[in-house]
Amino acid sequence: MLQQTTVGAVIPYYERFVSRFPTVRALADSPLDAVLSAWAGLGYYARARNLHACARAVADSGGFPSDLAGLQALPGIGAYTAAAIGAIAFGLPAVPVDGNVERVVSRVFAIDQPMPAAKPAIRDAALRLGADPMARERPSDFAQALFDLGATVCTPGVPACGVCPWVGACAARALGIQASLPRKAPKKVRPVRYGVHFWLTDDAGCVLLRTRPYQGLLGGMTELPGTAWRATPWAVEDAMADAPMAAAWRAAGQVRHVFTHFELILDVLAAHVPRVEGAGFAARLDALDDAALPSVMRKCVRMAVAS
DNA sequence: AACGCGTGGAC
DNA sequence: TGTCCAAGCGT
Repeated sequence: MLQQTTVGAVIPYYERFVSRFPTVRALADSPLDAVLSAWAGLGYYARARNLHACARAVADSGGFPSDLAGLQALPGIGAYTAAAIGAIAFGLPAVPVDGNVERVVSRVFAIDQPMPAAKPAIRDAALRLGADPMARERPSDFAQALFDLGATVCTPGVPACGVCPWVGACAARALGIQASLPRKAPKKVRPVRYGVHFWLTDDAGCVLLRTRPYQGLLGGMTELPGTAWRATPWAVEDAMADAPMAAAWRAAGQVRHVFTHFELILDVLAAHVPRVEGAGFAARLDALDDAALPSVMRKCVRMAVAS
């Protein structure tokens, strides 16, 4: 859960998740849809799909691998997570290099190549630090100390060098370039895409939903039926070709949502019919809290209900 | 190697 | 409002 996600965002999800799936076996025996429901709102849903596959692999093989290569071969576990598990769970002399560690190490050693080209040099330098006898004796504490140094002292922007225990050893500080490291490539422009989604309710207290393909963006998650997301806005009459039913559609409002690599502007159209029909499935309105609706779709629901 | 992949908080 | 970015991974 912590891959690219803040501790504050993760904690409530973590508590609910381990309560609902208390063991690897429980997670492995649960349907993927239940896992995606528990993950809904946290983002990067491939993590949930990978974690589920990982639990099944671990359960099938009778336990966790006990070495880094075995860990990294599991779905969703890369070099960082394998090292973190190795150091923290198994006490192996591994150095997990996350964004915090990259920042600390690039500064201490004044590695001023731009990211991501600097990654190999940073990793090598981190491994040198990890070769210190004290680090090798306490791999978990060493990893946690690097995380916390990066999170609270050696921060992005202007770091708190005045209270840093490594200020005397920091090459970037000596050069006065600490605030500019690690160097990053310029950002790319974020394109805008447009779509139309349909909120269709009926007399039985249901709404029509559908499941997205299990690969790609929001893979396996639930959504309101809608058009494709494209670079040009939709004329209402064109979007109607994708409406689930002929009905008295009304404009419920507009939703804006920013993804990592594009911005999305959605028009929400709403209608009420005696009984919903169309591709997808009817879900009870009073059960939407438990649905696998990603945040962008919850915004659409909120807009439709409020209109 | 570069890109696709979510979300919400901090500033 | 916009911008940055967080305990990365898979392709």
